[in-house]
Amino acid sequence: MNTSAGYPVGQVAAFAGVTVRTLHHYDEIGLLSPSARSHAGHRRYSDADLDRLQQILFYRELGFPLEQVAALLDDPDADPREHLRRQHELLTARIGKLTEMADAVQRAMEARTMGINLTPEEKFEVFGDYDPDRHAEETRERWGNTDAYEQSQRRAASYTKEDWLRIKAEQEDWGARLVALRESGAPADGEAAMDLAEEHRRFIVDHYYDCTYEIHTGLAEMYLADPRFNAFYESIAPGTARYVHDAIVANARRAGA
Amino acid sequence: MNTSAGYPVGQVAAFAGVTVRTLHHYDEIGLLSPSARSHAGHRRYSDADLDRLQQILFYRELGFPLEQVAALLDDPDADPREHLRRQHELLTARIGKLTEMADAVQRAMEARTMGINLTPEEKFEVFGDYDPDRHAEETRERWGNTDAYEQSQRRAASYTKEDWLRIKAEQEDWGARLVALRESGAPADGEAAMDLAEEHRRFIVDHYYDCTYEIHTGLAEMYLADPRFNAFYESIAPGTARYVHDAIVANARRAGA
DNA sequence: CTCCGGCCTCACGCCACGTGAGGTGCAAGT
DNA sequence: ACTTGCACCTCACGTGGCGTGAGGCCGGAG
Repeated sequence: MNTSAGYPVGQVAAFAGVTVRTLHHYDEIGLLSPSARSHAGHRRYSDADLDRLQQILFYRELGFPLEQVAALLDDPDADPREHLRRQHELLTARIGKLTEMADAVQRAMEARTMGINLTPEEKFEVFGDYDPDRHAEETRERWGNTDAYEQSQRRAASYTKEDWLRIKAEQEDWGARLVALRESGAPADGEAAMDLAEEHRRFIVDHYYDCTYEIHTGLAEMYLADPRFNAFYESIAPGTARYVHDAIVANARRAGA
Repeated sequence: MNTSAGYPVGQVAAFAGVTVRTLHHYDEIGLLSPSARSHAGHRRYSDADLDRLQQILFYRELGFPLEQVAALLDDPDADPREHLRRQHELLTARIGKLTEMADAVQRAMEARTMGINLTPEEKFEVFGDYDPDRHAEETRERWGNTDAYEQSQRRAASYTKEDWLRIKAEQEDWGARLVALRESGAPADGEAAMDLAEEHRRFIVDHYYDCTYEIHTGLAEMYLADPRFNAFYESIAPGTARYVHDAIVANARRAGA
């Protein structure tokens, strides 16, 4: 009765979202050899083969070279739960990294809006793929005392454009109104301050990216925590960073409720 | 004074966390040609070059082929905010995909703990890289009526191992105690039910992965929403899925407060 | 009986680099 | 003055993970 045992290669490819060639390749290198062949020499994949393929594609997606994938899957003292556990860890780690990158992009965007120049190291903070301590120390040690390094350390990055200046003007106008409001004695969680915070958010949305209230409060935290941004606001007038922070938080709360 | 203009290739490589060869390659293919050369023919990268490199690595990290990266970066009517906006979108999209994968792994782990067999399509739900509708329909249309497909549709996946059976026994013991508790009339948010929920969580932690309270409540939701898991619990006794859900939620609340 | 769709096996091509091999320029130590 | 050493240079071939035909086999439908 059960004349057909196992799935043919095309079907497996369709299931897994890969090409037939890929399956051939995995067979060639011995990573996934179908457990049987039909009379005509056609590959027949069993359910167990499909499971293995699923694992393979998973590790591949996370950037493992196929050779290592084979080593992982053929490890005799690694049972299914070992793999699931590891996969879960890898995924959360990966998500964490991407979230960090997203945060770094946020900071980069903010740096641009405010005209803060980043040092070369800061520019690549996004990619935390090297050991941070060792790298930072070593780099400073190796390059920290050369002329090129010292002299270009805080050089202007020359983002000079046309509408860039227009945006900056807008930004400064907002800053001026902020200072005026604060000097008038208006509270940070008052109507006017919240409106100004909302205007700030809209400003970002219009010119840069889709800044949600959640992201906006994240930025507010950064204005307090990150020395660069903190210094920027404090340079306007002492206490401004805190004031802006509170206004943004209040505004987000208003929008959320 | 300023005799040294620009960073040498080794320094740039160290900053960016790439090899010198990579920078040479980008120069060869015209993706990133340093804006100057020293007297001795050495590459000198300007700050603007570093910015471009940062962008390149960003898009590369997200899987773009270098040719497309060049196209994106050289696009004349794409200003900085365009890129930042796009990068932000790409990142959040990617994070979303990974989160989905993590969820799918959760389900796979749960399926294993309960001995539910997945159909071939279900096994690859993790990788949402094909158009779901078109794919699902088309696959069924093309393969749905072949013998191989029908007959192996719900075949046992033969996970038969030794300690796998032991775990299953543990699991069944837990199930029995759950049913007994519920029949005794104990409330789902009572002490005993919560203890049983906690035991369930510990069980997962010990045998599978680090299941936090947050994840655990996520699983509880799934027990209600996903037909497969729902059916599993309901097959024990009607209302069990809900009972388990409530117990887990109550337990998480207890732990959280 | 032919046609067609899916399968097969070579075998070469491609991208994004890795990895030497062999040579240059400069600065520091002997 | 001379070697040592380091960072840089330019070929140029190798590698991983497939893509992309070329040419042929096989079983069912028209």
